[in-house]
Amino acid sequence: MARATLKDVAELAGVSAATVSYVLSGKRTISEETKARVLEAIEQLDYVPDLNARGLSMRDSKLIGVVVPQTEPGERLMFQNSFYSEVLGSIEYYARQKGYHILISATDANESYLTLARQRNLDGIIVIGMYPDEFYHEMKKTQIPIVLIDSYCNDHYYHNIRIDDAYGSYLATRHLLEKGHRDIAFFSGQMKENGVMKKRLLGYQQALDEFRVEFKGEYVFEGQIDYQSGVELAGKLTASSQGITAIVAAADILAIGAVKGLYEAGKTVPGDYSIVGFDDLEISQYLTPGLTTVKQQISLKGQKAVELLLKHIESPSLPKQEEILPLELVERGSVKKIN
Amino acid sequence: MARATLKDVAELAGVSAATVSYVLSGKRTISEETKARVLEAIEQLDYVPDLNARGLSMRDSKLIGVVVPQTEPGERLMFQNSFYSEVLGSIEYYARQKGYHILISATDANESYLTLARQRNLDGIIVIGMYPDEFYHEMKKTQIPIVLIDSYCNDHYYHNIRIDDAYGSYLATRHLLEKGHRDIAFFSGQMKENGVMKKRLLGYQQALDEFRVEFKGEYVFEGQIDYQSGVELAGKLTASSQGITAIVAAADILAIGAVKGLYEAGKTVPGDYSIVGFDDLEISQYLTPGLTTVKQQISLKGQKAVELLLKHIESPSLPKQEEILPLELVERGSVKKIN
DNA sequence: AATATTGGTTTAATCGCTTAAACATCAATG
DNA sequence: CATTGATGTTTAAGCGATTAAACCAATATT
Repeated sequence: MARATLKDVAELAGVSAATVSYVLSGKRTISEETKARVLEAIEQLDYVPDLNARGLSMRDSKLIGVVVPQTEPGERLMFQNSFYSEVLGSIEYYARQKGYHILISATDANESYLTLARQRNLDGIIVIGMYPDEFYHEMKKTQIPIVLIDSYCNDHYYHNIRIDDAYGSYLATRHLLEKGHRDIAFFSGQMKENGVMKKRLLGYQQALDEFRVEFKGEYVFEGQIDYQSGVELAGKLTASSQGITAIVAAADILAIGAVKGLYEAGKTVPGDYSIVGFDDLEISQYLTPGLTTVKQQISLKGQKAVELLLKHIESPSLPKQEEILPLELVERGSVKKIN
Repeated sequence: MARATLKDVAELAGVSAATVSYVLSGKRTISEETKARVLEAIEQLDYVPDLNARGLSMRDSKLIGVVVPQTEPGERLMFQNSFYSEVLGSIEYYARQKGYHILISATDANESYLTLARQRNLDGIIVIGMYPDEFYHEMKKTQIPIVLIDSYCNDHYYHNIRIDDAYGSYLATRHLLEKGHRDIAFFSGQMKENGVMKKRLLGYQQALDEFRVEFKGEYVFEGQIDYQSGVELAGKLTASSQGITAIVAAADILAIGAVKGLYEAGKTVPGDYSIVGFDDLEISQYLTPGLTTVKQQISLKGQKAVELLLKHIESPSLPKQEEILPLELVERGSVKKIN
């Protein structure tokens, strides 16, 4: 026995298919009597409307696409990074509340995601992370409402949900300065023009400025945003030994690697080096000592993105919005006060 | 200018819609000449077929549902657990290679996932984790091909992808025994009938048996599978101080919490206690010391699940399959040899 | 009394695609 | 030379919904 269709329900209730549809959508007045009969039939047949068919006729899909970066072609590192998972979870949750489902795709080839968007008639897309310019160009063509998370793309076609990255590392750096540190290294991922890392460096510099501490180029260590890179940068730092007493890491995962690297070089945290991270990954609280870090409300990002996207879907003329979410410093055990 | 449809292509190429469809599907022979003209038109209009419409008529969806457990209603913890993210990533990847997209839903109310499955005409479902009996009963009704990952549900309707949990903890325990430990505690999550935790306890007992070490009920510490629980169980253990020298944790996250708990009680790993985990989370290698643990190939689980599911979709008469994936012990720094 | 309005329901077209069946051509067959 | 067979293409009927427009009673209006 195959799934019941609208027609089956109509037959059983002794009405036309249209009537059933109207009962379900409430777009026309239906007598209480027939309404009851239809609902009864729906119940009996355990009828569930086919969203595909509905979409075909309504020209929508109740489907939201989510694009996450694919670090390496063939690899799916982003899924291992709890940051992405947490945003995803949040998006899924809030979208579902509103009757939307999410279609995740981690594609490196932009083209392929574009195709997906059209094949599936996506009602909207949430793009997490930063991509090459070309990507934004292509995506724009789809005419699908799009919300960017954590992107500094300033094309006014897109809505934006971000944090103030510069302010975040400003907070981290200021915290160390207040604890008496003056020789503070900055660990970062690859600096791209207009990228997140660059912004975070900026905040670091601003804090130094404020405390009238000279910015030194050799205090900046650039690597990748991963654990191994943190280990390596820490190795470089201890080797160069310039009297540095603290580190601002532009990402928790870098900080975590750095702790290990320092440990390998016989140094301890916060004994020899104080360190502040950025992101507040779930792991960070589990370390010993706990990592002092800049916390962002990751799941709030997902929630806001969904809200904004749905608002746009409902009123397509919505002007570009940009929402900057709050940050806060979480003190744990990785920072020590010095004289 | 809206998206081009089959009809548009047909018009431009001067043929009927059916012809275009046949060119695309290759289900009828079409002369090279018209084929060329159609392809040219497709190119020009940048035509992409609408999968919804296609699905409506073909009675499929090229959509695979993935069910992940929702720890608490309203919470979405599973997404924060890197185990799930890694499996998800892998499923998405392999499904996409075969032209399928994945629809993730983390619902606690089984009913709601069932509805989703029917609304969207899912071609198949992959269920990760263990659920109440009732859930499997309901799911079966959908008649949709289903592959279970990490479930001991033995209803022969379902395919299964698992590891040998008992063997895993056997490996962990044997390793400690070989290193000279005889008083080994077992930290576990909640033991449910026929659940994963119970199986892991079994392996622990088997290893003890093999080494003719008496099993002691008071060496078993039961809690939840989360960090906090690990901390607490470690607290209990140190308080009871029964000469225990090692711990087998039935999950890495428990082990990680335990390390913290021991540290808080003034004990070190592996100095005072040796510890072996289970899962090999990404975090586990980043700890200091690294966690010795039982590694499973998480992404292989996703891959196998997709392969099996698609095989079933293609030949619906496929008898129930069960695949047990390999495990291996990864030695890091959390175990010390004793006399 | 004739007409307009309203509430409730059905008819039929449509969304974009697939596919069985019908239909042309043209070459090969008996 | 009529017939059969390939080959290539079109016609038209779905798939499961929505919805504008038509329809029918019954009631309200003038």
